[in-house]
Amino acid sequence: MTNAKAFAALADPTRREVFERLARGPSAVGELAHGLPVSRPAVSQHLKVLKEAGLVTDRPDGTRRVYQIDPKGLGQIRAWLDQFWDAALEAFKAEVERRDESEDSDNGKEEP
Amino acid sequence: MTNAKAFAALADPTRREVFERLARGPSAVGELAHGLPVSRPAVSQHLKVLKEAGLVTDRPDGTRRVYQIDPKGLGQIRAWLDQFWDAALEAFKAEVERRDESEDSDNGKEEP
DNA sequence: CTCATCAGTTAGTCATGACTTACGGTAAGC
DNA sequence: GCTTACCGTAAGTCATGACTAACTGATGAG
Repeated sequence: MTNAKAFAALADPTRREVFERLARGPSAVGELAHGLPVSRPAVSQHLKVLKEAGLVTDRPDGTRRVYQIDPKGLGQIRAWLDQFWDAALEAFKAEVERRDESEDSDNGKEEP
Repeated sequence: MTNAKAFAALADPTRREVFERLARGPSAVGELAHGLPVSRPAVSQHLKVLKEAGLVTDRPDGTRRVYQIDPKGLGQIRAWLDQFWDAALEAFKAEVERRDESEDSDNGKEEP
């Protein structure tokens, strides 16, 4: 699936940090590298991964290159999560009820 | 923060597969391993990671151990994404408008 | 044209983690 | 009691990827 790249991209702490900074506004590579504990080429490589995951877009500006968040990749992850959200809540509720029944036969009563 | 473990956990394809299967209903370790291209201990290790990430819970059932989805970790990721969702859409809209203005001033001609 | 600045790419190193095999531990059945 | 089934853990191997240093490429100013 396409969300594989997005999850793999956001799994790295440095990449999440870059992503969070871009969420506060568009920025160039040098700006991002300044303030991060890694070199500029490292940031450039991270941005490449984020771009291929559909999480950011880039636009040339003279010799600089401005990056910003792309809602596309973000939306894919949200859709994937929402797919399980309802099922997860339902299963969890069923489990709680099952435990209540188990304690019912095991103990005797639960609180009103 | 805490969502770091959840993202790292869902970054692995095998772990996502396990998670998706658990979304279709609770299951034991052996059941999950049967049908996956990895060994049973591998599934056990994956479940440990998912559990530490707050994505699944386990409950003993005789000699078996039944796992199911825990909404907690899922909710953390959703909250983290929603934090950037509005900002991302707004920034993206602003960028589109900026490009429109730029193309407006320069006629719409492209290179051959 | 020349120089300086900004960014992407390559080569190479090093740590992390995904996997298998082998082992130990516990609950149910004979 | 012994045996079987199921699961977690330890040790060890191997691939992936995050990083730096050095190089190449493109744009702007003088």
